[in-house]
Amino acid sequence: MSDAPTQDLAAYFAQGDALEAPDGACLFRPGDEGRAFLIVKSGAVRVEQTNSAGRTVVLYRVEAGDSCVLTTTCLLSGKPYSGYGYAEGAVTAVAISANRFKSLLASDNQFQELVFRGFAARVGELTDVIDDLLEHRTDLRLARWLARRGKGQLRMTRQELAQELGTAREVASRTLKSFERRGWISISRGSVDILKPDALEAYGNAL
Amino acid sequence: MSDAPTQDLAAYFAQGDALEAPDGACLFRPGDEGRAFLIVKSGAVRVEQTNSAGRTVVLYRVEAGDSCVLTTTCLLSGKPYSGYGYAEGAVTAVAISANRFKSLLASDNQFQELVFRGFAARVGELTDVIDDLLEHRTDLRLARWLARRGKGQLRMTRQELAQELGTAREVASRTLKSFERRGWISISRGSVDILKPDALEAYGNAL
DNA sequence: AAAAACTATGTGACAGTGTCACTTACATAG
DNA sequence: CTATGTAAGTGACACTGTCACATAGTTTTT
Repeated sequence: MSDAPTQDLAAYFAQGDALEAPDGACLFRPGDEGRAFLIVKSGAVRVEQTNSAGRTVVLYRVEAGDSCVLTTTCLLSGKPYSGYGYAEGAVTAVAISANRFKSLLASDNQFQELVFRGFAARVGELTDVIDDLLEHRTDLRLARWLARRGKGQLRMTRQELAQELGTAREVASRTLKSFERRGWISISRGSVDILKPDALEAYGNAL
Repeated sequence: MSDAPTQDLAAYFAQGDALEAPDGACLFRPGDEGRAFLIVKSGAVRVEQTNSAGRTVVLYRVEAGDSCVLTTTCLLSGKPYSGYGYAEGAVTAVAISANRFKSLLASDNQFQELVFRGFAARVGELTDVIDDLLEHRTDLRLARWLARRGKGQLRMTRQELAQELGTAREVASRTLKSFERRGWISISRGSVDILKPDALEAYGNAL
């Protein structure tokens, strides 16, 4: 994925309009039309899906150099977005209009490759989310999620953590508490300190 | 989707090798390498995902004229398949080798469009599955699923029905029973007869 | 045709999730 | 220092997913 030389991207940055968004800004929401193809230059975009009942799950993050499948899907199918996109950190991106997108896609093989690679990577992440949602043991899912972050402090609320996994705040709360009792993490208002990622990893993958 | 003239496809049928599979055959399984791009000519391919615990959900079906994202993703990323593909009905398909796929993609805009359209459609289906899995009320999900089929008899076991939704056989069993008590369906070994799709629809979308 | 061997279903118990309706703690703007 | 809003904890409870079997249709074998 990251073997895409960032220099190559520079050529496309010139093809579109610069776009900036502050931390936390909403870049798109369900119902919006996909108007432009987005390539992220800095910061990240957190893409979430919320179902009719209001339950939310994080699908993936679009980091610098990546593009967003949902956006591409919307451009290609003409359907509106089905999820939300929020800026994480100050985001700078390049927006390439639908028309230019289509002509680049038809003429530039390298651009095509860029788009496809992004597509393939995201589809993989979507199937990972499905895999994870099929597992109903939230404690195992949370343990694995925390283990993946590795040792260190996470500044996020229980609510945000719950949304990463597509579960409820109360459940995240209870589960974190049980992990703290075991000494694997230390929690306080608005933050979780991961102390023993290995223990969490082992717990998350236990039979 | 179906506005893709099937005549256009005929041109690509000549580019690859014919492939046939009987009803129920397994076309690919997790770990297999994506060796060729597949376009389905007749029959359908049911694509499923099974997580480590063995719980399975149907991701989507690839019908005549469609291609499979998982396959495309594998070809493009070089990673093995993450799901299963089974023939539903006698399947005939055309397999286009990875090399020819890449050269067609680079040279033929219409082929590109075909691939992209397939991609966009499947991604939409994947996000639908995620949407559905976020809803934990299995009775509502099952009601909606049945309502979508419309009136008529379905020849499938509880186990198969459960896998469509990514739930357990016992749960599907119980829930079907409760629908039968309400007179919405009639069940027997290996089949479900949908009597009142409207009632199921209403129940499935109730607050 | 009767027995054996499958395959599909039904059941009751139980742990664990998700939801509700509040309560309790922090944090910060006046 | 109080008010006001945001974050987190709680106990009760319905519902799912799982287990361990009990049953009941189907096919194969003798």
